[in-house]
Amino acid sequence: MVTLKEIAETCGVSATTVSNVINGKAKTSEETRQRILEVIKETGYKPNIMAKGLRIKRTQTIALIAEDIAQFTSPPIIESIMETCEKMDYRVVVHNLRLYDRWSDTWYGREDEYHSVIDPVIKDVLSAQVDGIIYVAGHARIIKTFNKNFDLPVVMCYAYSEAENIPSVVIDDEQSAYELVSYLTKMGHEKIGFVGGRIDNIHTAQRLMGYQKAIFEKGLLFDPKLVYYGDWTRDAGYEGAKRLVPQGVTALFGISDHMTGGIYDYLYEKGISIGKDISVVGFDNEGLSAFLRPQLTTTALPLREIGRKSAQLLLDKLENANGDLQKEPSVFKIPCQMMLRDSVGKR
Amino acid sequence: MVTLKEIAETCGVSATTVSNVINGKAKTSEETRQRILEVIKETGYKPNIMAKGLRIKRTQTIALIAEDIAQFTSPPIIESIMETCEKMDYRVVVHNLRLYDRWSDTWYGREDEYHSVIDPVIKDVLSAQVDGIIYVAGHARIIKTFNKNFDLPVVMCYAYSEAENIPSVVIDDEQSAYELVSYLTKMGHEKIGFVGGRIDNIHTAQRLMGYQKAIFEKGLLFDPKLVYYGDWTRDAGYEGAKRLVPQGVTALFGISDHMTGGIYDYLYEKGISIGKDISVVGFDNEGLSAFLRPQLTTTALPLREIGRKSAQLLLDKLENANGDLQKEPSVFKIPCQMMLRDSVGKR
DNA sequence: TAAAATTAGTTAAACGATTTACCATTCACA
DNA sequence: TGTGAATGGTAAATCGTTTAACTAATTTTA
Repeated sequence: MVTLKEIAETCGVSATTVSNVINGKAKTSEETRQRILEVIKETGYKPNIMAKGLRIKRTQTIALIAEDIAQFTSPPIIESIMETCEKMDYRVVVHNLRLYDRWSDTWYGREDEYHSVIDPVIKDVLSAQVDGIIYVAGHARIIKTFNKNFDLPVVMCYAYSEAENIPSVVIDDEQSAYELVSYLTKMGHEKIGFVGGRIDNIHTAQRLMGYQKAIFEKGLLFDPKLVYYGDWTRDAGYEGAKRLVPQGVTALFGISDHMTGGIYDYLYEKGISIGKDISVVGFDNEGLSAFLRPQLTTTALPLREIGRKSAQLLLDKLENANGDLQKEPSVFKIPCQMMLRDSVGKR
Repeated sequence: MVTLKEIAETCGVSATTVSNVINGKAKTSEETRQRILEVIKETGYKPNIMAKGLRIKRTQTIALIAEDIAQFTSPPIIESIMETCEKMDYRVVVHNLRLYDRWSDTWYGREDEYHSVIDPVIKDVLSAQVDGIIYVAGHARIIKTFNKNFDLPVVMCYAYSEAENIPSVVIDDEQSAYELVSYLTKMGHEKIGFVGGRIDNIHTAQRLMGYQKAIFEKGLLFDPKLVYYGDWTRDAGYEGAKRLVPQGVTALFGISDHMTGGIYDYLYEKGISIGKDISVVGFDNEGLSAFLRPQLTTTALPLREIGRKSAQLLLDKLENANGDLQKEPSVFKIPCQMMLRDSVGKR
């Protein structure tokens, strides 16, 4: 491994000058600058991150704490965070909480037990000497843990933070649901069922807001009887369809593709033609939803964008430690992308 | 952050002594040892990994290169690797290749393009100054990339290596298939269909060996017509059942739960009772297979064990650099765990 | 009892970067 | 022509550990 000193020697300059060229700190004549740059390229020199870290008291490492890396939302988020960080020469160490069971939408343990899981992890992360933390949640909700007394920069990804100094990056649930339901009303649907998650779930609440906004905008009345609250499972989707279809809806909005699979199950069972007799839209554009026939009109979660934005926020904070970033909004809502396919027909 | 020097000062000894106590290098009187240990505990002192790394020329970091972290096999493997490494105070940086599409069992690009993806990643990994590499494949097969000219310790996880100096940790396909099929023959089945992946796939080949071994051991004849080669998809499972069931098999061995889902689809369609008319076994114990009814008898991939073993091999190599580990076998086969459920009946 | 060996430490030099303080030149301007 | 500023550098200290080389005191051995 070639060192800074060696670069300096072959260039006939001091180590300081080489360091200055690399970091653009002080003025250097263009001639020596080019010479040094060339030798660096030739030798493939990379600064020793340990030496650099020791001196500047930063590790160039960020911790990524994920509630469950196995969840379908996590890999794209994690990937894009890693890509963004690597581009800026930061490394990412991942910690997996394994807190969440995606098959049943349940948390291992209660809220107080949640802290007994996460606190040691945070202690570990801190003692591991990282420059910042990105917390990747399994679902949007409010996370309270990080307003404790420590001063590392934190970014919440796919979740809201209670603390004002912690920015969060989330999807724009309301706007996305609004677009989806507006599309249905534009296609002539006036009685649209809403198959949601639990009533206290933030996604459910915000998507319902978007649903209502689209309904009102069309001059229709909001009928609470057309809203079903389930638990994100496929069975709940089935149950939702079973409740709402007999009420004469002409379209159903399943707020996750997974639940919408259950809606499909019910409609198949009853011999109701999807996209013809009843229109269906989903949410997530989950990989599995590719298996549904007719192909599901849904909206794609901007997972990679969420990851990238989160990483950028954190890196910005770390690089320019100047305080004028405080004025930025602390919640960033990233829009989803509607995917028009075959499950919606004209009324 | 408290430093070693400060610990030394409050204990009235030199920094060397404290360092020796921490690393157990030289003899220290029990009295001072205890005093130092106590102060360390009180202050919550942790060595600065940058300073340590700079001095001992190791980063206490290993790189984990995964072909696809979104694949169902990856998260448990990655988790257990991280847990094992963190216990030994190593950090793990993950690199995702996104090379493999799990829905279609296809690789992005051809073999030569594979190298164009992985070579820059390896260059990156190396320049990032890690102590070792664990390569986590998406499927067992022979990986040729790592016998190039670099001297970092490497462990292959869930894949075989061509190079002798690179140990690999894989599942024991043959033994596991043997156990599964032996169970079927013990239940009285004599005409057992084999629904496999592609003929050149290592998993398929080895599981077929286990199948044959169980058949021979029972004194039965191996009938090549009872073997179907597909491509790991659910559709291929369906197709396999469609081909083999008319030949009068009384049991089917689907070599992945995903494919076995297709077998279920066919049997449902034909009104054949699973576990009564025809017995079925799968392979993987994939999460999704929990949805199958009747519940599928299958064998669980020892993913966490694979991960742990891989990490341990690498850490052993890093910690005791003495050469007598060379004599160990270079391929470690981890047994699977059979899960007896309801899809197999007596003949 | 003198020499050798053991015990329990110490001092100072690394490791490879960054940064502070300093030093020649050269240039501009009055 | 002398002064001040700008230009293009350098030397040495520093970050927090580990480690090689050394030492003083005590114990063992012949």
